[in-house]
Amino acid sequence: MLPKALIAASLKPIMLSLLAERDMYGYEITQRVQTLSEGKIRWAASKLYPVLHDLENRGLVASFWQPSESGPARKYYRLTVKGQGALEKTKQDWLDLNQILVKLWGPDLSLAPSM
Amino acid sequence: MLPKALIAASLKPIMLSLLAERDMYGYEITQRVQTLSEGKIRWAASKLYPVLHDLENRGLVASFWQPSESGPARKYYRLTVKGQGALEKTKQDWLDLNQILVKLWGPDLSLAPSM
DNA sequence: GTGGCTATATCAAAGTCTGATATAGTCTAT
DNA sequence: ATAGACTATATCAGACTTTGATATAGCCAC
Repeated sequence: MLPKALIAASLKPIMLSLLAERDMYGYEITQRVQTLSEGKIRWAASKLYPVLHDLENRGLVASFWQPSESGPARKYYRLTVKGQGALEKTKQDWLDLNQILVKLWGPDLSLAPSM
Repeated sequence: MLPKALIAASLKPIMLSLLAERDMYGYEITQRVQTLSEGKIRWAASKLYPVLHDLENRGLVASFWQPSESGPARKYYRLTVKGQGALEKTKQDWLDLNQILVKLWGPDLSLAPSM
């Protein structure tokens, strides 16, 4: 597991990025982020839903219910145009911070995918 | 200014990195991080000192007073061997998170220094 | 009809953060 | 001599944020 502060900092960037790929429902998001991070990040429901509701209140995502073939109904979230803008802003903030860390750690900390 | 969550996440990594370069006193650290980040990060005294004291309590830094030629005495902080270990751990956490973001954003977000 | 999984949601208690404030030494200008 | 600006460390109460526990409920297998 990553430290709390890193998980908090990456919450919105990752959530917006996942929704940029496709519409997803809450529970699906928690599973996906766990797989994607190889268990390094886990989002409990009590962390996820307040953020989703906040994003919705701010117009960055829209939601709609959809029945499931196997289980309770699902509430899907879709990134709005405004949300796409917020994602770009978020990416830029992350790059700004990485530039600061590069000054301290050098460029060896490549963001290129590992082999 | 970077968002609060990113500033919080980078606080300890940056602080340990600065102290790895050389011994510094609190006020100097606040000035240095502001310059280094081109104003994107500002640490108020009320943010800085609780963290420094916590790092000291956990044995990651040691402190000693030194008179100043021009002003009040300064309390210098020095990274301990244990603190160097913590810095390495912190760097690795950051890289782990960057790897996750690379999966979402692609490798174009190079960490190489800008021209 | 119990247990496990899926699925959304809330809340109170715990934990964290930070603007305001206190203290104090040096320097410059008046 | 003293007011204002800057340097320097430090604390704290009130504000803010986080999260484990809990509630509700549908589906499936035994």
